[in-house]
Amino acid sequence: MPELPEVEVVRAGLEPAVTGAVVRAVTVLDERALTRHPGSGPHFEAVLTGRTLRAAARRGKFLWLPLSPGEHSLGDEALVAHLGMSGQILLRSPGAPAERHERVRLDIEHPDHGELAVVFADQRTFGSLAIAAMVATADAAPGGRGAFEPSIPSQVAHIARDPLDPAFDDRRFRETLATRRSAIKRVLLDQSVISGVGNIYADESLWAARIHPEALASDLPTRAVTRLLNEVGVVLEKALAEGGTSFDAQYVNVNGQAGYFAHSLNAYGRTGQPCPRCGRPIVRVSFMNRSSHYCPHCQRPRAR
DNA sequence: CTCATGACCTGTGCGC
DNA sequence: TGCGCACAGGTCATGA
Repeated sequence: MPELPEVEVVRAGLEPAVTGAVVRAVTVLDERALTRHPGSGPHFEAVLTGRTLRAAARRGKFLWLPLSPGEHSLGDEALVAHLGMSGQILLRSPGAPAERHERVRLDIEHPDHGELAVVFADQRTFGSLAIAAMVATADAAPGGRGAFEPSIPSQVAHIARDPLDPAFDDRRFRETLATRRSAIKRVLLDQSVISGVGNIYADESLWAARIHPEALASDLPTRAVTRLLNEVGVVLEKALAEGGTSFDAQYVNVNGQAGYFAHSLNAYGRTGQPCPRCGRPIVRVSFMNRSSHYCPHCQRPRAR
């Protein structure tokens, strides 16, 4: 479940279940789930076993669980997770049968809730788990939602803060846009500029702000940028409140349940259907090896 | 540095 | 019924 709202649903579901829990056992069923881990499957299992999970944090689409110190760790470390295109993190009963695309399982024990299985399942294997060192944040603010310390996993350090983060720097975002001579949608998808926005919410935010996805970022008037940043926040918050977007059973919370935001989409996936604002058909075009959906009437190339 | 493209995977649905 | 193709929520490496 890939974009910010879906990942936040997972983080929030994980938080009460894993905070304070001890990792009793780790099983790596498919090492492709560890492509970002600097070590083998057995190494991952050995390093993680016995550690206590201290929180559930997120920045953009990256999740991490800060870890208690390990035997050989030099500084703070975290278990980092990215769901890629099709990853899921599920909470199951101990000994629950393997999920169809299960890649890694943690057996944990929580002081209040007892034993639980944390299952990482991922059809397309673009997602991954890893153990990474924590490094200081550049702005000394907490690393992200659910993080209490001003640190971030090294693998996530290059990711910008997301628009739901109180420490998101609006001014810097505006300044960056002004220098980018490339399509605004490409910039919205650049996780080093603004994180958490993927293909669905980029299309939805641009539709709401009435900006053409291929309008040049540097050409956008100040008021268009203001509108866009506001709409990104509104769209992400609304999607989060509705449990995220689920087109199929792939995108679910930690209990396997789907979100409802698919019913609230105005542009994404609505090719040929009437624009909810003007009634003319939404079009789909190929862009960056994926799809853009927009209303050619409401979203003109030269934004106002 | 910025920008654009393709690689990495599995699965589903469509037209022929 | 079967086959090939297009497409799917993301990130990263590698060129120009």
